[in-house]
Amino acid sequence: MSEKVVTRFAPSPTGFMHVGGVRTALYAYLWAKKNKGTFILRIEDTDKEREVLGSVEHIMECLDWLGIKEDEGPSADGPNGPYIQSERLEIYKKYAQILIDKGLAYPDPYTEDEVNEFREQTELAGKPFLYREHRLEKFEEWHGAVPLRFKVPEIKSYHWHDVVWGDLSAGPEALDDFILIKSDGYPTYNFAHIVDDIEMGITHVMRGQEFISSTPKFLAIYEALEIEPPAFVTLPPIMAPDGKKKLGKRDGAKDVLDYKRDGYLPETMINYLAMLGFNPGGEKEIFERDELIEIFDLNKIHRAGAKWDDEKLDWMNKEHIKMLSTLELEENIFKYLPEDLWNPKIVPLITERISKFGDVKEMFERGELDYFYKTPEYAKAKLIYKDTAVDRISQNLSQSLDALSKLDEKDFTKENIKNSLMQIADKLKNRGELLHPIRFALSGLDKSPDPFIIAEILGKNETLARLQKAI
RNA sequence: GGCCCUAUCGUCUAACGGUUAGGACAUCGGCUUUUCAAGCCGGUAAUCCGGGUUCGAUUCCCGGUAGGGUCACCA
Repeated sequence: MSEKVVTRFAPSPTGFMHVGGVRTALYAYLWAKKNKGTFILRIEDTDKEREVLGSVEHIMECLDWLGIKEDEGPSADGPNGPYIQSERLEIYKKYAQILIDKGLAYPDPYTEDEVNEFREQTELAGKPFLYREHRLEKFEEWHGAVPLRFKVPEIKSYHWHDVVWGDLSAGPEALDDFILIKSDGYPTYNFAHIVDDIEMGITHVMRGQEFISSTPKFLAIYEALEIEPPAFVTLPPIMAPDGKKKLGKRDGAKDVLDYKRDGYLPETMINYLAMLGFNPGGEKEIFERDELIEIFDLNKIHRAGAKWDDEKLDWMNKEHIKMLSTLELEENIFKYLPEDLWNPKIVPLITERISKFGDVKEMFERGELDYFYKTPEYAKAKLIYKDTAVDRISQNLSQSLDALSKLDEKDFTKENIKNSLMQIADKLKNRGELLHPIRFALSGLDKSPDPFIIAEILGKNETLARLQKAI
């Protein structure tokens, strides 16, 4: 195949995007980029009833967040525009006319109710319904107020090749006279996407396996138009984590932007999504964008569906967080914190205990970060130390206070603090009798990061003040 | 129900007919340590069932079972 690769992502604006849609976009994007081809975004808004206002903006925001950048689309003009189907109606009419002229398209003589009646009757008889069995001998001329149907030129089986699934076939019963243009003047998906794919020079069509059974329809249209179909690349479904259903909006599939709000990195989403339905072989599984483009291979796309796993996503996000620079960490973490806590020194402490940046907000809301900017209350002290000798503990704290006050302001580092406190602690039979109270004095918490680091972050004055107060 | 498709640890997966069936997540245990988190080391755990083909099947073929998809003036 020497022609230039052109792929497209063609969502319909019927609500928010979920991970399944994004993965389709990603695969089309990766394949185009790998081949230095073109990735087109096309909006398929031919169903005016299901259309949801704002969906297009939402789709573009998702793709933008993930860095899946289209070469051509509604907001990136190119030679193949317009990129919104409702603005291409004349083009569909032109193709429809070609079919009419060939005698392969005709106006539906029945009302919707009549067709439904046919359908009910045949189903009642236990037979599969085929519209073409009710087709009239002679066609009226089409004036546009009724649906335009495709006339199946030849009742036959279809055999075709799918890049992922291999050789596929379907019997004659899979093909029927289907609607090309609806009575409202908009084309159906079955017709519009083919016209667009032809006009835009699409070479590879990525889409979910729900379209496999309608492939004979597509092939029949290509045949009727005497045009070679593109390569079909059918993607496996993403399954819901519980149960075995395809992950859809009804099964709790989240809005992709929820992952953004929760503080997942776009790099993680791309990495995870790429590996859900594709595997390059080998044992590496953390990949950056450029690496994904490099390794992506249509022959290694899976056929069976894979379940969505939030835990693995969290793990992968941690791995990507580890790859961030100090500056990037600060940006991401401070976004979720009040200005009082914009202290670069607490960043490493937070980083090692989150899997996504939204966790920072929760830590803050649970009060786990209060001690960095508020003097703790020691109300719980009696609860914690009720069985231990309170006198001995305050004695130990006093000793610590003395030792630390001897440290110079500029030497007030975690190493020095540790050294001087450990000298005291080692003399006790139980280090915990000093170290735990210190932690508590500084943080007001039972569980916290290393108290020496906390002391360094608080600084000498605050540290001493808190020890004093605790005593 | 008809048609199409899929099947390896709980989960994601690797193994172009010959491997002690490998890795990752999760889980369990240990180490480290002042607690938590992190980190390091290790353990448990899989070829859906039944027939073939073959010297030899996770791998190829057939059947069963289970699961998915689809049968619209939706995409």
